[in-house]
Amino acid sequence: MQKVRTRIAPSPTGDPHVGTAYIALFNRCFAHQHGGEFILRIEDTDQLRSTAKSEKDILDALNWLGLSWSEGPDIGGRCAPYRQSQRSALYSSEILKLLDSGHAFPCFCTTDRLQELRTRQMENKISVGYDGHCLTLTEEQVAQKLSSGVEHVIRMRVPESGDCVFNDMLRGEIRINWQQIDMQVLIKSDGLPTYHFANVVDDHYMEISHVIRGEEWINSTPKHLLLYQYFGWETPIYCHMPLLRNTDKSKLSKRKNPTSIGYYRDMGYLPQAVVNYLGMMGWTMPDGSEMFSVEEMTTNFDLSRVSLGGPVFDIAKLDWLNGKYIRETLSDDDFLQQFANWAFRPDRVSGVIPLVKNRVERFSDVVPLAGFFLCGLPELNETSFDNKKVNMDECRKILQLTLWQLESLHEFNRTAIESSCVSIAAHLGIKIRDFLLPLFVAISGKEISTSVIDSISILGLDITRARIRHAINVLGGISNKEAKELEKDLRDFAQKTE
RNA sequence: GUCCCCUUCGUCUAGAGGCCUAGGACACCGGGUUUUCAUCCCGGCAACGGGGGUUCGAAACCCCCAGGGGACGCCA
Repeated sequence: MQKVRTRIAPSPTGDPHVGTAYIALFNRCFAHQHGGEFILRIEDTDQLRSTAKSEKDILDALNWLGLSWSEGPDIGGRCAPYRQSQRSALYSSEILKLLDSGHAFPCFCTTDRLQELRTRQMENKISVGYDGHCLTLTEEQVAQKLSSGVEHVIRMRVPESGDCVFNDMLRGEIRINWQQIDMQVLIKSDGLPTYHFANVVDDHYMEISHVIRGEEWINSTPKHLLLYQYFGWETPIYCHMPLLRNTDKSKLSKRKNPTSIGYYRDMGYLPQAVVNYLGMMGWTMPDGSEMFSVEEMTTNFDLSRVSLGGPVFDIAKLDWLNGKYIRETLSDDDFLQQFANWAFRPDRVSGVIPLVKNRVERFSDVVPLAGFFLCGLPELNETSFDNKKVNMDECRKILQLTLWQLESLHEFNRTAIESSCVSIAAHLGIKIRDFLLPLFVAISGKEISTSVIDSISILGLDITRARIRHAINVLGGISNKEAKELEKDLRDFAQKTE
């Protein structure tokens, strides 16, 4: 049997997600258990959304959890580079092979035409996909369009009938009719590959033997297998893991749950506990023990023992486990040191001190004033929000709109936060001072504290989101109907400010 | 709408035809320890989605139904 090589291939387009860590954990355990290698590849072919910061955050988060890799963009390796944006020459040469063999073809259709096509297909209740329009062009027409530089993409051909049958390590045989498979775009008009193309090319050249990924990929597996077949490459073995879920069973999302690994770090969870908890999602130790390290999990790992029901990510059980780790695995010295490292992170403290120094007369004033920087969720009840200036409905509205606005910021800093608040306040016709009242309470638990804008920028989006959401819940929550109205409001507002 | 995947206590799960009167853990409820609280200990509540088969025997195997989820982008 060939050497086992697995990978995690995150896209640096947002916060480091617990789902990424979850899949990384299982890939790593499987590879190491078989004496193989686990590698990290960055899939940054989406130029618009990929950022260097997100990449760094993802690497930091995986390292924090102890999910180290043996090859990756930060440490190199024999299949370097490990960042897709640095591999475009490879994709360009590989696509020529498919173009030459006729397995791929240029497509000149506009986004508008495709959108209209999709709408029509939905209305006619038939399966949605490209209609092959550009396959009807003659060679001359294609050559003419190409030479005159008409913007185009490259799509793959797909069999018109029959089934694609493949084997999933956990689910057995899966059969999907080719008619369900779209003529996937392989190269975008910006010349960069799509996920499907880059992923297959890289997995091949990086000698990935087992593709362990989320269930959401099952339906696109036929596209990937077809590419392997077109290239004449050996296919990896596929394993589709269940998806982590919200309490309502939908796919885990940040709207409903804290999904950023940074949140768990900032809330003071131990990385061992978080990764242990992820290991309990869909998997158990053979002896049923619930407290185990990545090493113990690796030793006892058996991918076929993964259960397929989508596990609900239940923070109550994580809390219990984390408490157990603190009580049972940390000496007093460990506790002191780790708590101090957590509480006095240099990047954070340097922001807090200037806010606090001018407002205290004794050191003993510091904790009452700024203790909220170290708290999880402040203790709140409805009366916390009582004041003469803004009523409870307005409070909820302010909090929700601010949260959405903060989530849409490209850079999470003081200036950006301030201008968000100022503009929403103006939009609502509320004086900025009154507007900030509910935010003060949501963030600090009090009406009087250090500047709320600075506090938000220091606490970061993960903790801010949790606190604002907590405050909204205390105020009775927001119904779907209200949320829709507010979203509309936000859109109108966004248009006005553009 | 089309296709795909899934289904054991509220939640995470054990379960590979008889060890199942379905086990463990979290949560919850009760009791004990503790000057309080927490920890810790003891106890309790609570599930095989429904219907058909196969079999001497089904939570487990097969079929149908229902429910849940996912995919259907020049995102990944």
